[in-house]
Amino acid sequence: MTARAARADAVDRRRDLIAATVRSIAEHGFADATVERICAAAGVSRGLISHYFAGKDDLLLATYRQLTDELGAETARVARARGGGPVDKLRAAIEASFRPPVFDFAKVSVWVAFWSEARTRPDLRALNRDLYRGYRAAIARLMAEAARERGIALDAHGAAVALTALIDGLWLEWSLDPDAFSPEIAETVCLDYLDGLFVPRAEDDNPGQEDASDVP
Amino acid sequence: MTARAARADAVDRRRDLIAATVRSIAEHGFADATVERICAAAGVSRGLISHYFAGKDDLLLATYRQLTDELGAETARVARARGGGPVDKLRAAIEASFRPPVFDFAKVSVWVAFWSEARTRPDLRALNRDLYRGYRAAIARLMAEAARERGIALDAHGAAVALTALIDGLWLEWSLDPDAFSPEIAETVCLDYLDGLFVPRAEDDNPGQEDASDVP
DNA sequence: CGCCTTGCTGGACGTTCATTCAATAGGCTA
DNA sequence: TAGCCTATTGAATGAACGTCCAGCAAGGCG
Repeated sequence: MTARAARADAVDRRRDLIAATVRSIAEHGFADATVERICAAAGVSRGLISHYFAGKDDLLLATYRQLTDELGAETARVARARGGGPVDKLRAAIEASFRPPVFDFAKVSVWVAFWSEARTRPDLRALNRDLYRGYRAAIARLMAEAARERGIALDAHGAAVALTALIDGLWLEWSLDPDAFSPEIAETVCLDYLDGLFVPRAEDDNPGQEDASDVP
Repeated sequence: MTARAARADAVDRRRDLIAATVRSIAEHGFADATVERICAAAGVSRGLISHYFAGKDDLLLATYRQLTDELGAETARVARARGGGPVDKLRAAIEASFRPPVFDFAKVSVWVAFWSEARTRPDLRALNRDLYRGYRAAIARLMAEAARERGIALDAHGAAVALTALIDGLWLEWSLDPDAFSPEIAETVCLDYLDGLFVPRAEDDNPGQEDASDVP
């Protein structure tokens, strides 16, 4: 009946299975991304998963790890390529969050699915916590540096929390209703928030926030 | 062995089962919130679910509907009680989002779980879409009104998208790592964002955004 | 050319889950 | 108090899933 899948290199096959996992979760949801469906999407049979992963959980963990690695690498790459000051780097990070290859409907959908799953699965939870603490710390460092440059009082930690949450919230809501707003609006909204932090105010120089350490 | 559950009124028993569903999802996650666990948390036996709901899916839908109803009713109540201008109402909505009874660890966790589930379940998806479109439209109306009062140019739709996403993103990240930031910081960050929209700028009165209709 | 390592297959197995339904018991009415 | 109504129970049922493993075939090496 079905053609037997051609032999493949171990690293290629792993990548195929991870990509198939992303597609399956995005299309059918986390619970209905069964081993059967994932392997069918990868064009191989059910049993092959045991040859490349310890089990389904291991495949899911590897999938999440690839997403986090890709996000981290891409934002670091873009920020480094941009050069310029801290605000330029922050703008680059925002733009990377709403453009390919990071911003992709299937990938964003999988992020949402993993967020939900990470609430109760300890391994995903730990992975997610480390990722976000590092991400927020990096953002906060840039925020503090930018505020120092411009002589503006700013709660760098709070601003980092807000920017991260804003990006994630936009990902979340866009994945649930892509017609509600465009990726361009999402990006603009984040850039405007960033600008608003560093534009001097007319009446008051100190908007009631204090400087804080940038690492929790 | 186990004591037989006392007879209860239909509306009470339904409420108990919904509350038990919230607790079970918050503690064990969506996938592991089985009928067995939910009914045990409610203090009744497995079979009883069929007497009050068409099935597990119906119970889950009812649970989500109660969350949305409670959120809508509470924000409307608080905004009405506050009185004042549109900015005061917006501040009230923000405060309600990070204080009891809406802001509760179990409830926020269930929101996250349902977001993920709503991506692929049509009934939840439609419910969620309607809720958010209405919520964003209401926020956008208040934003537009506030901007008109103060003679400030503002993309009301974009600001509503941003505020909604900011709140949801903070809920999401707080549920995944409650130690990363406090609810007070979350609330402050949202209020600061709101203030930033309406504080006149020093250099430029028009930050490059256009007025837009408040309903998509 | 033929063996042999290894990627690959899919039926079988055990587990878990939602649902069903006949039996049971609590409480209200007559 | 007797009897009926119905909320409640829990064993039975069947479906779906992840994992296992014995066998198959493709490509490389001798």
